[in-house]
Amino acid sequence: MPLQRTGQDRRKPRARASSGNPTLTDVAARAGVSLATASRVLNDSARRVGQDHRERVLRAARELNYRTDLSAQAMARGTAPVLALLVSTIDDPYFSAIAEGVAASAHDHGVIVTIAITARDSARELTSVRTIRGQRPRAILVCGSRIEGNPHTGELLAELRQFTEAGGRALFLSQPVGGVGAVRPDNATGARELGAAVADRGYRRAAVVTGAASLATVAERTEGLRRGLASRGGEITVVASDTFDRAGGYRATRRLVESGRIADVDVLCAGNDFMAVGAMTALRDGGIDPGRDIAVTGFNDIATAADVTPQLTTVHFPLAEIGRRAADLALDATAPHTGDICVPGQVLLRASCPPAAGTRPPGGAAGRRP
Amino acid sequence: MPLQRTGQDRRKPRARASSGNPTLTDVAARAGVSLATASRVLNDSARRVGQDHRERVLRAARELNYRTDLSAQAMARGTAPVLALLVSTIDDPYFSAIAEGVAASAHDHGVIVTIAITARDSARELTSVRTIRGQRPRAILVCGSRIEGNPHTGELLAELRQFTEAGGRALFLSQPVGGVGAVRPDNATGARELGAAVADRGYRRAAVVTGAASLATVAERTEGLRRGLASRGGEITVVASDTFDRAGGYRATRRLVESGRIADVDVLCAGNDFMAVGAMTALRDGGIDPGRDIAVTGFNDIATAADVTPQLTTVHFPLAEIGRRAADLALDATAPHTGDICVPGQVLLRASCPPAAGTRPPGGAAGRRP
DNA sequence: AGAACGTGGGATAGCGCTTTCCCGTTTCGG
DNA sequence: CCGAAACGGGAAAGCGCTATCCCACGTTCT
Repeated sequence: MPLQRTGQDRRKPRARASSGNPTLTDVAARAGVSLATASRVLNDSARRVGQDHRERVLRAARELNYRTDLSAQAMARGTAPVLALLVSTIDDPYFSAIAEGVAASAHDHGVIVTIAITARDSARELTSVRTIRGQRPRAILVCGSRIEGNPHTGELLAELRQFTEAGGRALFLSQPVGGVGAVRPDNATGARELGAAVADRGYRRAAVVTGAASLATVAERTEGLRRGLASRGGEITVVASDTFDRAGGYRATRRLVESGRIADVDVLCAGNDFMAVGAMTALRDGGIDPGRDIAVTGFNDIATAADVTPQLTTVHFPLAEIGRRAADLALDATAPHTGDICVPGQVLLRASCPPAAGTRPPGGAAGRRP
Repeated sequence: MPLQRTGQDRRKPRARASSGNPTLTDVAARAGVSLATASRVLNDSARRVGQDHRERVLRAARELNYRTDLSAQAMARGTAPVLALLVSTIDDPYFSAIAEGVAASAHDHGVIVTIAITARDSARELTSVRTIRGQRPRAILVCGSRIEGNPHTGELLAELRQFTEAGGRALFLSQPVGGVGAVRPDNATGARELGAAVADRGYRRAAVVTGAASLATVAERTEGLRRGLASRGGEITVVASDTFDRAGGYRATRRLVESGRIADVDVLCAGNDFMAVGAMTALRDGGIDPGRDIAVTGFNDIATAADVTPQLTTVHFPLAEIGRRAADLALDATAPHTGDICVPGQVLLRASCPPAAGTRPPGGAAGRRP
């Protein structure tokens, strides 16, 4: 009968090329206390620890320059001090302002921020959520306009749902879908108010230069403008562009100018400030002076809006505030938020939309910085 | 004698309010294979696995919608698929452009990005690095001008050094300090070239409106401008402002105008584009027409630079590219980079700096978008 | 034919931490 | 005074993975 090992035999300890970071065990050893005590001190747990021991642990940790391994902590605790933020791109003042607010809140909550760029690609948005979920974050914030008829929406929702069922918090910083909850700029109302304000300045026929109608944000703003102008007897013509950016604004406006249809409108309402800036350039290239020959409006109030000439009339949203609020909501201990919080914007009438010729100037300049 | 438990007794399994996520054990069980096999399949390890087993594992994982717990994986592997980026603020096109590049590279490397905002506060920068280090990331990228005489620099370097000794990669996206290595815009050369270009357009007396001289970036740009102008017989006057932003540019310029010293210069070189925009506003407020009465230049080529009137002359840097390169370098397996890579910029002469009166126009417009 | 391999699979030590148990001391109330 | 409760400390069981061993089978050499 062959010699049978007992199964309780000793293995050679793994030769892990140890990362070289001091561990809690090192700290405990140096302080001459147990692992448990060291842990309790460093996490100021509910369990009280004697003064001597406390100080020795603290000193040992300082001397070793100990840093808790967050992964290990996450494993033991079952949750990581992480908040994940998904944005279309970070290189856009709209998203970076939101990100700034999110980061501020996370910092206050002692939570780390993980950021994922989705590049306005819903497939990538989905894979990002999947990867991120592996981090077992406390919350996932998804930022970026929802898209109507998006084939990945179902899977995204499933992913988010499974996440929340496992105890995480998910929130959209855009149109809410499938009961997930949202905090977002109130595009509809903002646009309506802008439309009304434009009409009050004497404009009646607006060209709405914007992105693809499948973008929920575009749809909301367009409809808002329509209603706002309609409330004063005005009307809109929609000019959709392929992209929702500066170049898109330029191209669409260019077409409008070249086709001569520009003569039919007295105000050009762009889908966002970038498009407005592009539109103004296209107008000038067509020999039309924005702010004089035609009024122009944007949306969002990016920093540039106040720096271009003429200063751009737009709708301001407290984006950082929105980001902060969303993060606060996601990180706070109370019941998960599943409602739809629409944060109001503020119409900023500036030089690009002066009182129309033949209209009594209502007086009052606005928006000059600093 | 009281009944003595043996010490080998059975404990009640911890009643962890389990996070509810399916684990690899669940997958293995459902597939009817061992944990080891499941792991091998899901990580396509070197060890081959039979076709049957492979498929069953894959199917089980799919059915359970299994997501690897990255913390657990990080623990077992000893390293987390994470890259950390520290920026002063994300709500600034300079940093967000860099962040965009970093994120792109990280995505290509299958690595998650963690972002920390330091709010231009070196104390917070330090604590951020300390926290981040707990994540055991593969690399830490520190972005934001170094500050001369900063009291926290020593500790920051110590932290970074310990990190690299433990196998991590650290890189500055600014001036390198203490042998840490850097990838950054070549401010010095860019500024020198800008100074020379300005001089070539016929300007000789420049006011350099910029931030605190203790900011290394400010010092580099100022010195570059000085040398560039000096090479053509020009000279500079430094006007330092408290802040390195739009408002700082406005205030400093305002003082210059009110004191009358503005009459002594023919070009105003701002420390960055924001300051330049603020400066232009201050000039106008003082009845001086930027681009006509005086030339103005900026630095960085933020999007706004091409949208203001007159279009701003500036130095363009491929910021996203810089971010991407830094991340690539930090994530690539080869030897750690400890050198100082200076990425060149490109002078963009635009309308804010036309050929000076009495100078032969060298011809050629530039920088019109799109 | 027997030994030496090659293969694919399973069992199982950790990874660094938290937290539950358990136990010896004190401190009290009755 | 004595039993009960409070207190502070330590041992150790996991958390969900990875990777190392070990083993049971074929295969392929001599």
